[in-house]
Amino acid sequence: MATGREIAQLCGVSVATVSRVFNQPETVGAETRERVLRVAKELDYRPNEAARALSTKQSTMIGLVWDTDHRRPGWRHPYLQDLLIGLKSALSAHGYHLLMLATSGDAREVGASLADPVGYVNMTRRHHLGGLVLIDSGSDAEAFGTFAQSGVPCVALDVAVEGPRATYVTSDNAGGARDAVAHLVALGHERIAMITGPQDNQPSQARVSGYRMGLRDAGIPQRAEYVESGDFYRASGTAAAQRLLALDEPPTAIFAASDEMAVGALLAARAAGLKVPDDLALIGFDDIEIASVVEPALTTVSQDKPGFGVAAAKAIMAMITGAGPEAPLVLPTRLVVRESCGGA
Amino acid sequence: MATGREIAQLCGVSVATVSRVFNQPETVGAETRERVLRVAKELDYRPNEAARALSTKQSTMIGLVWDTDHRRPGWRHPYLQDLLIGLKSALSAHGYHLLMLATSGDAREVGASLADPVGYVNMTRRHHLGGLVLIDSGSDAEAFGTFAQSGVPCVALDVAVEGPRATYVTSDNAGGARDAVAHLVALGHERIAMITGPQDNQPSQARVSGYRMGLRDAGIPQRAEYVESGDFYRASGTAAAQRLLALDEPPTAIFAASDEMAVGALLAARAAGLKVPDDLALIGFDDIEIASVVEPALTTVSQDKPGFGVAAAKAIMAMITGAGPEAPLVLPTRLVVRESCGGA
DNA sequence: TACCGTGATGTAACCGCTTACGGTGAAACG
DNA sequence: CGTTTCACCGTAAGCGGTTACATCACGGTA
Repeated sequence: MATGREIAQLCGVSVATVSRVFNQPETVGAETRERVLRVAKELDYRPNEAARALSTKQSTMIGLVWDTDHRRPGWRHPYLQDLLIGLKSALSAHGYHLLMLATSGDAREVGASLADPVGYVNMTRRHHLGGLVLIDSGSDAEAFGTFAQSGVPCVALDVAVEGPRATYVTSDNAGGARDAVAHLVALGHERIAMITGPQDNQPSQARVSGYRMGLRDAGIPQRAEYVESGDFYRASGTAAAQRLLALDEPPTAIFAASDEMAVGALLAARAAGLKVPDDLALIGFDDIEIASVVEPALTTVSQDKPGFGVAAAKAIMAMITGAGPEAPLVLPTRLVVRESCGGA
Repeated sequence: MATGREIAQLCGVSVATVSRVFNQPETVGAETRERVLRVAKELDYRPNEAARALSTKQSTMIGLVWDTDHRRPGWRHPYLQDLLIGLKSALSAHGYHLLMLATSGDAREVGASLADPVGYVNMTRRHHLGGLVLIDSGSDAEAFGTFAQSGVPCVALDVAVEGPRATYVTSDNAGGARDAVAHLVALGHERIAMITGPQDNQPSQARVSGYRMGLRDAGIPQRAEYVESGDFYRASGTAAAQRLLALDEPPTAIFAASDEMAVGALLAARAAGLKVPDDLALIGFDDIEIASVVEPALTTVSQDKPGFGVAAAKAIMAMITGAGPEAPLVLPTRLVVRESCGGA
């Protein structure tokens, strides 16, 4: 590995000049600049990031905090891949890398999931990270609060946080849910039930309130027995649907807070001998891959998956370059009409 | 941020001693060691990783090379999330982090996918990465070769590479395919067709040879017209299945090299008015989530998804700690029998 | 001609940690 | 009692950059 010093010697200049060529080119004479650049290329020079970080007290990395929630072992983020794609590409444009933080070595105790937010914050300092991106793994609101308050720039996904240099990005969950209900209403439904996600999950809460708004918009009275709670998993969707279908006056349409649960509900309906969408309309949320494969294909509320990553990257970069915390970003959702509600 | 120097002063020792307390504890007197440790804790001391890396010429990060293939824009890795979970946890156990490398800033030209393997290698040197993990994004065999030859420790996933310090991990694709065929044979099928993945994709190639082995095992003659090629996408599965079903003597069973294509084939069968599994048996590969949701649920060859990550981490760590390249790792597969082949 | 501002470059301190090497004192040895 | 051994610890030289400050040459100005 060629070092700046070597280049300096070959060019007959000082290391300071070499450094300036790369960081403040305009302060260097055109001729020497070219010379340095040429030699650097010949030697395939690459600045040592560790040295640079040590000196400048900042790196070109931002940390990714993503733990699988030990309380929901089987849980998978519905669109992690797309999110990462967006995040990575947006970050790359600024020359930044994504560091997937390991929980501090000694935190591999039982249920270490986000057990030690402080550990991550320390990692941030140790590595001079520019900031943190927090991926929601179900219900980490409390833990995320610690991050947000720590003072390091951070942006959370799908969890509302606030702090001196923190913000978050989320979908317009309420709006999406409202649209879903409106769609159902437009198709003539009045007995519309909902299967919620975990109580402490913010997107789920927003979807519930969107559901209520939708009913209110249509002047449909709300019924407590039409709101069943699930946990985003498929099985809970099945169970909730069974309870709903067993009501004296069962709903004619069900809006599930996740596609997984909608699929679960679909199974329940099928088991109950009901035809979807004829006997029961079904609508989900997320637009995961499965949604387009089940029979009938699921009408659902689609989120801008790579958009999450891109928005997060932008927010982080903005904070790094000095700006204060941005206002929370709310991504638009889009209703994808397929077959599970009929009315094509 | 407290520094080693501060601790040294407070303890009345030299910085060297402080450093030794953390790196070679046994060379420090018990009493001073305790003292240093105590003060370090009080000050919430965290060693500066940049300084450490600069000095030792090695970091505790390993790079992740994962590009979305521009030739297959919609392509998604079938189980990236599980893979990352395994990778991250296994790496964490060694105190290592995963750095998702951005393509070198200027490589965001059109089709920058893995366009510049050298760029990644340079990143490796700039950051003193311990090694690289290469995730196959469809067919990067050539590019991966460059990495493997570069001398940095690297382990590829699902792509065979060889180099001074390179190895790879993959599933027993041939074995899994063979099992799938055997399963079909056991159910009485003789006219067994296959839908392959891309020609240049190694796992696909192995699955094809496994398919052939399976037929040979059963003494069933191979028919060229029974091998249709796809690209792992669903649509190609549909198309291939249509061609197969249009044959004078159509197959009674189809083995697809991916679940996506199997689902595609399922759609084709459905469109053709064929009942699965009664009129046509279907079997896939990967065991992605969709497999268990389609109707009928897909019998498929399951891979040890987190196992990939764990194996990769182990291989990397082994190479970092001096050992030469490990022998390629082949993970066992498991046939998951569901409904698409009947014979429950 | 003396003076000054300015652009280009060099000097050197510093970032925080690791480690080869050397020094010290006490215990062990002859 | 002199000498060796060894455990323990300090000294100081890096690692490879960045950057405040000093220097110097030069053209413009009074």
